[in-house]
Amino acid sequence: MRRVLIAAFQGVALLDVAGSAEVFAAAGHRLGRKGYRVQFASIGGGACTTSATLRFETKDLLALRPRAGDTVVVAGGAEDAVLPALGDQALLAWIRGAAGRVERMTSVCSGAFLLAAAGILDGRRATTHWRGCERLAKMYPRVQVDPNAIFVADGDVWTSAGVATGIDMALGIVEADHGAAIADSIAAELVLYVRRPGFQSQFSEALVCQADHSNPLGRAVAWVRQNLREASVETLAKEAALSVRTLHRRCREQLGVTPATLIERARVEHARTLLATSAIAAKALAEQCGFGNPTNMKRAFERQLGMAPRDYRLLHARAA
DNA sequence: GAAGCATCCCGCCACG
DNA sequence: CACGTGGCGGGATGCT
Repeated sequence: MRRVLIAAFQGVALLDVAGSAEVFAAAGHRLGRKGYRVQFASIGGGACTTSATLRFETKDLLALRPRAGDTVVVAGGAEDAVLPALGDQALLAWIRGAAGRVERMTSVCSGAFLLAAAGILDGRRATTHWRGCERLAKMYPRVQVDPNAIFVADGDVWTSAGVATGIDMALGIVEADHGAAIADSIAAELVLYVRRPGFQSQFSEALVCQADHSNPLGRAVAWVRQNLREASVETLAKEAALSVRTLHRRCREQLGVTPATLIERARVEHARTLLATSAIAAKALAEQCGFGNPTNMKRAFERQLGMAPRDYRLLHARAA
């Protein structure tokens, strides 16, 4: 039986801990002896109070010897909770020591900062909450931050984006250990809407955040969403009052995508909403989302979601 | 599916 | 000299 050690601290985000724990626990029930045993731990042990005020018991992390078959999940939380944890040398030392021994090290949300501080993300691809990606990249330049992924697996180190994506990552781990069929059945057991692959983007969240009107790029993003038909790299540059070259740079820095991708994602984003909530025909829908024609829309969907608009609608349309 | 055309991307470099 | 900017070129990608 594999062991899952969930490392927490005071003020940890409840869902960071609960989401992955629930998946591994469900897999444990399903698989029996070959499954997982979940243990919660923190420095010093005892009661841990979460962001949502729920308290839970933890073992003393320092008393737990990391072993070959273990998966360590380092949870995250809001800044005021993570900062003290970042300064906790005992915690960082434990993480560092565990990294060489266990089967895999993982983080949820801002837990990635703890992995990075312990040095185990150096030279690896990783992700964290969209709000923290830029900061993670600045604080730890040796980490290759992917601001778009929901979760990233680089060798035996897995990192996941936001709170709820810990669930997606845990399902990905179960899949790696036991196959897709088991992972799918657990997703069904937990009544998850869809099981999302790691490469699916946290882009819409980033878009919403960047629509901050004090930021020139934010205004441009807002403009794209209002003018899907006219949007192109050139018109966007004009709108943002930037040269094409600089627009390109700003987009990469602040959103992690190129301008053309930004526009395409905004189009797919809007199309998804329409597909799921309306019966508008493909031709008209493609037109009003700025794809021009259904063929281009299909191509964009295949690129971003790995499925055709038609399939997306079948999967997501609700009987109103 | 192929071919020609348009757009985009990004290293490079001159400029302020 | 360091730094941000933006034009250029041509290879890559996407569209018709």
